[in-house]
Amino acid sequence: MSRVPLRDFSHSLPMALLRAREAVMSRFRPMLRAHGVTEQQWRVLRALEDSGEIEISRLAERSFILMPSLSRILRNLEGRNLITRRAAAADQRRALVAISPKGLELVGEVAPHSEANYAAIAEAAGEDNIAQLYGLLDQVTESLEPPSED
Amino acid sequence: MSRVPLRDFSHSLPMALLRAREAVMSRFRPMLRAHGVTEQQWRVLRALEDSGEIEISRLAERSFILMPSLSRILRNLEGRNLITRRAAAADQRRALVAISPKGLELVGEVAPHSEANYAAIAEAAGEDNIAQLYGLLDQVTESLEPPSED
DNA sequence: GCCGTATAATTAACAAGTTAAATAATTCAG
DNA sequence: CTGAATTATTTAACTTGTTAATTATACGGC
Repeated sequence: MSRVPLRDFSHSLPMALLRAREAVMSRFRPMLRAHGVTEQQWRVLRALEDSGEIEISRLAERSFILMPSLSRILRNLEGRNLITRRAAAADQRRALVAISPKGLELVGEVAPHSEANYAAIAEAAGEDNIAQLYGLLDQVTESLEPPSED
Repeated sequence: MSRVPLRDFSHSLPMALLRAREAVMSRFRPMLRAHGVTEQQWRVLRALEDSGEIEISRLAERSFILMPSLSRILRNLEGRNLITRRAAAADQRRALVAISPKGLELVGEVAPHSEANYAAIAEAAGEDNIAQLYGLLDQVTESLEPPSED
């Protein structure tokens, strides 16, 4: 009588999300790799281009990368002169990072390919399916996130 | 003239999928951790319970873990006697793994918590939203996966 | 000004993701 | 039957994810 020992393995939500993400990212990674950046490094550069100079903590929120990972990524990007960093004048604990001219150049090279990929994905999956998926993802994500403190 | 330099950073599909997955998994990880298994180790044990003795390659497909990662995970699980492994009689290259009694015991302990979490998630997000999300994810994933060879 | 506490960022330690290379067993052409 | 090509798995090397601990600076009360 309605045993359901464990949710059928192939139908767990985390797995479905993982598979979908992988289906999308597998179309991006080779291209990013060809330009010498990882998925996460690309996320950071894009976020920096978007935000301008920004505190590392805020960058972590925006790029959805945890601080320890971000710390390593920034070390790497700084070493390649793709970003710059300085301490905030008012508070020496805070670090401000920004994308460098060289970083902007890289983004400029990669962006067209990225856009082309997005377009191909949108066509393959259907614009409205994608739009609907965004909406549903946002809704579910929001309903699961702990009630924000403020 | 319709600049659209790059898709608004906060609205990329990979990010939305990542955020949603994180929203779900953050409700599981502490519980799994308390029982001494990682998310991926749990996936493997669940898959093994589901499949019975199985070839490693097939397990990789089912659990959606790449072979190099799976190789390490199985070494760990075997070291803890949560699984058993043997070479296939017909083909010595192939390895067969199965969940052990101790592994089954662990699954038995964790499963109720896992189910409770799923129930809580389904309630928080809405059963039909979840169902709709599944459908959409499957659809989009399928449409993006490279046309299967056969 | 000094001390305890809070905050920003990094480091540490281990597990896993990703790509390429290496190992080992099997298959198949000749 | 032998050796080249194939297949299954592991190892290597590097990057990132995850949790906890550490470092360095700032703040608040006294």
